[in-house]
Amino acid sequence: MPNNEVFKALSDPTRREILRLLGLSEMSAGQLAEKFDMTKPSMSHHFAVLREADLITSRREGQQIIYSLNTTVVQDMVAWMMDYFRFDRGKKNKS
Amino acid sequence: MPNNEVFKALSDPTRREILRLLGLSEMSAGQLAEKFDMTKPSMSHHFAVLREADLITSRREGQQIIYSLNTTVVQDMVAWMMDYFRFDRGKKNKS
DNA sequence: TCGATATTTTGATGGTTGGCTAACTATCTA
DNA sequence: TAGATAGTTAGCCAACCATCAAAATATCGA
Repeated sequence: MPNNEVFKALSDPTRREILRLLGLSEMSAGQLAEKFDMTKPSMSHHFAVLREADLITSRREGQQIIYSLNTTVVQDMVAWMMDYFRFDRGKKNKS
Repeated sequence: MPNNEVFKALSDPTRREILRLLGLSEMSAGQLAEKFDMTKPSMSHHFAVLREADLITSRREGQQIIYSLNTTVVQDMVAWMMDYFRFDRGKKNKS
């Protein structure tokens, strides 16, 4: 079950957009920051929230930090939601 | 596209549990409130947030207010999320 | 109409969040 | 080693959020 931090992380539109962009391709912190009308420290804060929720991963590449979407966690979250709210997408015993 | 209120509504564990319970069966405000260690006014506030996000609907039945899950909205939200985060729905099995 | 029951609204309070600037850390290049 | 570049951390503040108690609203039954 996804922890509360995942939902908290998703509750901000900036962070959802970051995730969407990372779904297209991984990107450096700077490249991401360019796409938003927000200071780099503010963006960095959002990255931290997403990292804390394990929704993204990061690695250093020289001077840059490259962020990637943790597709497994997002996918599990969506799948879990479907169960939680009892969507019979195939039917599958929950009990 | 789900508006921000839907995600905000989902970001609280109490509200997610309310939605889950309403996925099992509709319930009165009082019945729902009994299931949580929280005052009725607090619960009422959560109902309002969920109603505002259109995640639940309500109707009066005598002295009681009956709440129901708006399955369409929740379902749309999950479907939209899968698109947004680029999940290939071709592969259905997660476990 | 009165009193009980069910629920919401109001108003206060303490905690959380999202944004900023300034300062700091890490890496590269010369 | 110094200077430039890429990001993060620290400190602050206004706005928002979850909760409660008290008061208000709505309905029912006598």
